[in-house]
Amino acid sequence: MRVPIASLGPHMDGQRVRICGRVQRVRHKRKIAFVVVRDGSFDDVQLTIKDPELLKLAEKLDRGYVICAEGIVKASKIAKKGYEMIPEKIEVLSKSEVPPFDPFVDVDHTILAKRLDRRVLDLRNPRNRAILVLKGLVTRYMREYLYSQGFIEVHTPKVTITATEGGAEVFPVKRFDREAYLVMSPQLYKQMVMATGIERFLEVGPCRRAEKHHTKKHLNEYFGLDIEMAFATDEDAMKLLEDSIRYAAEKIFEDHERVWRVLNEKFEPPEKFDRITYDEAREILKKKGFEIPRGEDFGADEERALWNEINKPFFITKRPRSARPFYVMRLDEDPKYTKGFDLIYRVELASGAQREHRYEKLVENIKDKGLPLESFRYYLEAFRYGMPPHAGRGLGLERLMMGLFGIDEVRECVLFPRTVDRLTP
RNA sequence: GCCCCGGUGGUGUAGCCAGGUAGCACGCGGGGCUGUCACCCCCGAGACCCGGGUUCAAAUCCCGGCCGGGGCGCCA
Repeated sequence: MRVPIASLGPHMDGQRVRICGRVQRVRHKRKIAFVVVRDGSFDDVQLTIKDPELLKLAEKLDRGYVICAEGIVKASKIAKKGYEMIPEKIEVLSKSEVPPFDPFVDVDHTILAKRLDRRVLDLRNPRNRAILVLKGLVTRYMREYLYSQGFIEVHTPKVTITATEGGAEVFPVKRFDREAYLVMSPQLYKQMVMATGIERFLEVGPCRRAEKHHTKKHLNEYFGLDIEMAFATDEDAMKLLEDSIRYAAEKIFEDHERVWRVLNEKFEPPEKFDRITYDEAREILKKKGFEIPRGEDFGADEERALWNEINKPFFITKRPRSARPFYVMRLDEDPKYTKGFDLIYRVELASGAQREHRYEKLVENIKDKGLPLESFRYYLEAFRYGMPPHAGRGLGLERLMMGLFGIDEVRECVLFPRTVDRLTP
């Protein structure tokens, strides 16, 4: 039976095993050959071949070949890892052409665009694959935490007729004979769910934005981990966000060391998040030479400056009205400010709010923003028959990866990224 | 949407400013090698994005196109 390569070790000296994986490197001499095989367990093993028959076969092996090998594990002082495998049988399951670059050697000095053109090869590099594996694990543990808090999972539609929520542009699509749009976020549907009697739910799904960004932190298609909960405030949403992220980080830290070490040896779960208000953030920035007029949002330089100053994840609360969408609740005592917040963790990776659940105020807000009431008709109707107060947040999974593991390129956090000019692979 | 920068074998680059034989490393093909581990050694093939202009001569200077990279705005 096949065993993971990561399970091998000197302690298995003398045992017979079968491994399957991909040839990472072949080194042969006339009478001895070394074949390094790697599998999905984030480890490799050296097959040492002296048998004349296998030697003949080994000469035909090349990088990329998919093989299985059966043989004896042998503790060895000469082998770098302290053990190696002496195969008795090697089967070739699939051959490989010469790849355009070697994912084990060239990836570090091949520009990202070329790596993304051959993404499957690129992902053979353990570090690059580890990002995706960890992204899956982060998603799993975030869900796990939310489930433990009584959340269920729902799925909102990804095509709609609402051209904008304000903010980003959307992609038009042809829907039979009608014009429709890919949804930029589940926001409107999330709030409508709050009128159904479902009180706490999450959704993991794609968000599409038609913005021609050229930055290290923007995608035209990203995955959002959204939640919405009834009878809750912005404070509740922030606490849940912090608790779920820290839970996921701690689980990964404890249970998946082999994977995170491949990506970032210095990975540590974050300490407790800070909280500052928008106005406090402006004060900090002022001391660092950035004058931000009240009501204006922070730019990239300001965000970086705040991160460098605080140097751990922090919420910015009480965002000004002008920089928030219509569905965010204003403070009754000072309508210039809202119950909206952002989470900064190296980059801005989540934003949320207590929402406006009062029909009249919501209508007023939409008008204030200059948006067409008509295209929100279906949304607004949900607020006319009893809507509990509610709060929620959207979180960019790719950006969470950037924050947690110190990745500075968002495209590395997606299987097949969709950016301005990239529709393939 | 605005602003910068770039395009040399399969990959990464040198050469460009100051025009004159396109160099290097890895990879690839052939050969050698009993302990390698980005193995090593010998031999070989392989490239100036496209079009126009200037010039005795263009990878190099100029113009246009195409393609790519980066920063900002906005956001997650």
